[in-house]
Amino acid sequence: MARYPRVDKISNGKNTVKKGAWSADEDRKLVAYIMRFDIWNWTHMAEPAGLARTGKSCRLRWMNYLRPNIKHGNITKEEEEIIINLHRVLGKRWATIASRLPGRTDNEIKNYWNTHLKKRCAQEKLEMPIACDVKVNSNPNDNLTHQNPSIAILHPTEATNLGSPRDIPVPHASSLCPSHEVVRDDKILVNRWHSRGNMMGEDANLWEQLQSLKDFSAIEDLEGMCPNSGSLLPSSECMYSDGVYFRDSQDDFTIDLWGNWS
DNA sequence: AACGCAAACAACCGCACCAGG
DNA sequence: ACCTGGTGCGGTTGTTTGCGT
Repeated sequence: MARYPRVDKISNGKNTVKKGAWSADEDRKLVAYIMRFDIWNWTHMAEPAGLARTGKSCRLRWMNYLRPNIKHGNITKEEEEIIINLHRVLGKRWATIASRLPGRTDNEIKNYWNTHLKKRCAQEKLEMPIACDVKVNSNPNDNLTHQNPSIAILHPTEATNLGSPRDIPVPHASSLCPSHEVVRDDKILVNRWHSRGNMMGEDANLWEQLQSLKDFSAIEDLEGMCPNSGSLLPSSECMYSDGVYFRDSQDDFTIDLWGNWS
């Protein structure tokens, strides 16, 4: 869908900086410059490249549209599933999700999520019970940034609207998105994995998808999500080898893939 | 045919991180 | 330890397109 070539020009004090849609001529100039001189400094490249653009604008255009091997449109069913699965684990870390999908950009995945998947998952989520909560602790004393939240685990018995772990409803596995979602915003919700004994049919499908998450190296990403008081946990303490390991400021918790807490 | 609305998506903006001085 | 510039990321905006009325 072509964007109307709005041509806003603002002055940065010295030069006029163009904003809005990129023309084919500008694209050619940027590509030609990078092919010849490579990317050496986005801020200072624009002018010698003959572009009245900010470095950020040039970078964005290159990263999202001009660099080689970019795929546009036609997100496949497989890619869609990967996006949903990774979003469940990683939240809105679009760049990390994009890194698992060759040829796709963070911007494209973000747009696709917002226009196609968000509503669908929200709808499915409404239909599914949530088993337990895992919160991202925003303790100001932790000196954490939003990218390095500490993780506080609520034991199933403490989770909202829940009784004993035995009372936790086994989520229906027909849709993984709502029933096993991990949302990284202000809080993370992790549903209890199905017990191994129940793993049949759709549950088995769930298990396969969990395995696929492992295949996509969710391990490294989870490591990055599990700092403790500002410092990252050693990788061995935040692995995804046979479960999800978290630590909060008081205690360590493990949720293994069979749903056991320890 | 004209209009209004929602979807789609390219691009901008603000903020955080990081490295170097 | 602090400052500064460059870069990357996620949120948001603005415009076109498509569809229904």
